[in-house]
Amino acid sequence: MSRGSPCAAARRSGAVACLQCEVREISLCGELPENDLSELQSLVRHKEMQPGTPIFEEGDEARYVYNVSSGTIRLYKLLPNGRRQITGFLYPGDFLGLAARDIYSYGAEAVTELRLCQFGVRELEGLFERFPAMRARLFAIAKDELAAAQDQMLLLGRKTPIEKVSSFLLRRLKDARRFDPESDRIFLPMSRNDIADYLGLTIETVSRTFTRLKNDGVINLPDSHNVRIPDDEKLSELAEES
Amino acid sequence: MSRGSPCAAARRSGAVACLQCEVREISLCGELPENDLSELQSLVRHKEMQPGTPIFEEGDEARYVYNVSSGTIRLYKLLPNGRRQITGFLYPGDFLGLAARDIYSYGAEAVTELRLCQFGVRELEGLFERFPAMRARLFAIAKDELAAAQDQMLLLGRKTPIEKVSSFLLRRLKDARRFDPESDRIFLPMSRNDIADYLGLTIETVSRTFTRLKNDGVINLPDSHNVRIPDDEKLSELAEES
DNA sequence: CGAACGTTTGACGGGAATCAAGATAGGTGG
DNA sequence: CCACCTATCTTGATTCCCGTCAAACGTTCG
Repeated sequence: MSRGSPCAAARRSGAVACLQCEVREISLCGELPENDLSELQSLVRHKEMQPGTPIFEEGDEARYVYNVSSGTIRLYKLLPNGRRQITGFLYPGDFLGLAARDIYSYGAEAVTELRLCQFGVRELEGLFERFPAMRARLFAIAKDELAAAQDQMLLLGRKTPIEKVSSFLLRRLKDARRFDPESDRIFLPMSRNDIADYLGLTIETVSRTFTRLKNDGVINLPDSHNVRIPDDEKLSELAEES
Repeated sequence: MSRGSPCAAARRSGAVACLQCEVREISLCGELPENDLSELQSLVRHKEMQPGTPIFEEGDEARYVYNVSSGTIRLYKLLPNGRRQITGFLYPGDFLGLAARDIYSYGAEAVTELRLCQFGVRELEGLFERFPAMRARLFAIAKDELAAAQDQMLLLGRKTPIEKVSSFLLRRLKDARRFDPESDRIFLPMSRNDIADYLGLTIETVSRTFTRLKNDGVINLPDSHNVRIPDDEKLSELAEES
């Protein structure tokens, strides 16, 4: 491995300086004062990867945490016979790497082309000592994830296929509207298989449910990864959201 | 309300001093040095309640956190039409009350007679400032809960009824063995209905599955709340645990 | 053009939910 | 102490939805 200047290394990997980072404000890094961003910069390592690439696997020692710069990640758990449950999808700005007892309890893979910021947990701990607000933010992230996990348990245990798919689309729509409040379109970077493993269904049931929503006029499907939602009220009813 | 001395108040409510607390070591309070237990003592408020009593409801402002002294709690979420998903059971020593955005995202009820220690979140925050180890411990608890939630998602989305019930019994057996490593008996304080809502099944399917496990010799059922497990190997296979 | 992959659609069957009826246990009052 | 009532659990019968198996369709890429 050649060792150039950090700056050159960053340029080589297509890295963006933290100050210019598009997702900084919505990520953990947004908690750090701009003046101290250089501290982050010296800790971060930029990663780029292709669809399907594993980031880490269940059981791995949890040495790093990550922030998603661009692209989509799936988190998953496996049963011995190969059945898979996707426990979550991550999008730009999302944090990755919380682990109990320093062992990842889930695997993580790139769904799309992906850009990540990698931090060593030890080094980050040093930063937390000096900037307690970052630790507080991470704790808040953990609590948000826990609430999301509980929502997903409700979905998996007690919702029908229609309700599951509607809930999934509605969540994606709400995410899209954080950036564009007028948006009625969502892009689904993941396959039907991924959606099925996320919702506790089979790929066929997912496909049929999309078709049914389309035929009922609740959604448009320009193609299998793009959805237009003309009437989010109707979708909300179908999702059984309170 | 008459205001006696704190000591008298504690005696009236059957409270135990923190120093004598049986579950202190395995709970968040175990992180505080014995010498400083008086700090806790001045913050804590003891609660006792009967089966079925609500502790708080989804949507309530999260002003308090709790530790379970004795008894069992169910955490749950509801759908508008009344369907219920139990997201977890809590036992002595367990912590209760993590909340995103200071709103409980789930309800909590007593399953059995219950004794709780209640802490105001504001006051506890003050304690955390002086004893950072407690905050770290709470973060560790949050990460454990998140890992448990992911396990439960795998169970709800991808396991069969036999696997679900076996996994549930196996977990309870492992819990029992933390206190008595030789134990082959578990006590289930909750109803079949609670188990069904925890595992994403109907009460009838839970009952049939218990019966089937009994007929197959995997468990004994002295009565519906007591289970003996002669062969935990077999149960482990059925649970599809790795 | 054809191979490979992902998605959709169709036919079918199994298994859990639903509907319904008993069995068991716990509690109350006569 | 027992009859009665209620709640919980178990068991049985039936239904129907989703999973399974299979094939067709469409898109991408070599």
